[in-house]
Order: sequence, then structure tokens, then C-alpha cells
Amino acid sequence: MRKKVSTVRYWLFKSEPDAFSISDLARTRAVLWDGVRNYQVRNLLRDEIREGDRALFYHSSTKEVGVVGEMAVVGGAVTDPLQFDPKSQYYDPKSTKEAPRWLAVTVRYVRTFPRLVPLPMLRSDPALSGMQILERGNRLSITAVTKAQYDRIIRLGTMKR
DNA sequence: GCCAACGTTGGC
DNA sequence: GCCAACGTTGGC
Repeated sequence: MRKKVSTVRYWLFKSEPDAFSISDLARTRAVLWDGVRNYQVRNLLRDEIREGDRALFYHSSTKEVGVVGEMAVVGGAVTDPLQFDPKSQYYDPKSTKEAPRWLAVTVRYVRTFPRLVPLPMLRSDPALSGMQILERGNRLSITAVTKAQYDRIIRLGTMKR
């Protein structure tokens, strides 16, 4: 029997800290990353993001915008239960249990950086040029990151500067 | 709170 | 299937 080859991939997950911050994540063991309501991102959850992948945690729409830490994907895509909850802001009346529209993966806290890596620092770092989140008009809440970009951001978040 | 940029909806 | 109108995102 042939051993299944599985490559770790790297991602950047955005969240508004007022809704869910890395401190909130740090208080839990693992959490379902729910509320994704964009088809491109849904397709990433369905087709690309796997257990064992790594992800940067990014705080958006807040005073200090930037990458704040690291987490791990510990569970593959499942049906996002919030789409069936009429009281949830993520309720989708057009989704059905027979053909659910929206998915979610489970993530686990890895660490909070000693220093937030601010968006302007990402923009000005030549090693990070071309990163998807920095592209004009990008609005996806999950974007791909190369291993080199990932490692560079870990370094920026942990090195003295 | 402004607004650019993008996504979604629905009439035709 | 086009596209105008509307909604949302997210930096500033």
C-alpha cells in the first residue's frame, strides 16, 4: 500500500477582533471557524484547506491592523451550523440541509506573537511583495500564503525590531 | 464615517 | 447572460 502524500499548506485568516480575536482563540482549545459567506473562500475550505495546515491570524477593521499570531487547522471542512440558525447573523434562508452552502474548518491556537506585524510592515517588506492579501481590492477572508512568506512573517512577529 | 473595490441580486 | 443597483468589506 502506498503512503498518501500530504503537503502542509499555509494560509492567512482574517477576523475582526471585536467579533473574534486571537485572545478569544487562545482561551479555547479548538474552535470552528464559522461564518464564511463568500463562495471563493467556501471553495478553499472545501477543496484546499486540510487538517495539518498552518494559518496566520490577522486582525482587520481595528486600530492595529495586522498579523497577530499563528494557528493550526485541526479539522477539515464540515457544514457550518450557523447557516441554519435564524437568530444568527450568518443565517442563510436559502441554504438547505440536503445541500448546505457553507462550510467551516476547525482551528487550534498555536501562539500569539510578542509583537503584532502591522499591515504597513507587510506592505513595505520586499520578501512579502506579491502576497495575496496585499493585492489591490482583495477582500477574501482567507488567502493563500507561501511557506517563505509564512516563515518571514513568523520572523517579523518574533524578532527584535 | 468615508469611499473604493468587489460580490450578489434580479429584471429583462 | 448582461448589467444596474444594491450590499459588504476593510483601510484610512
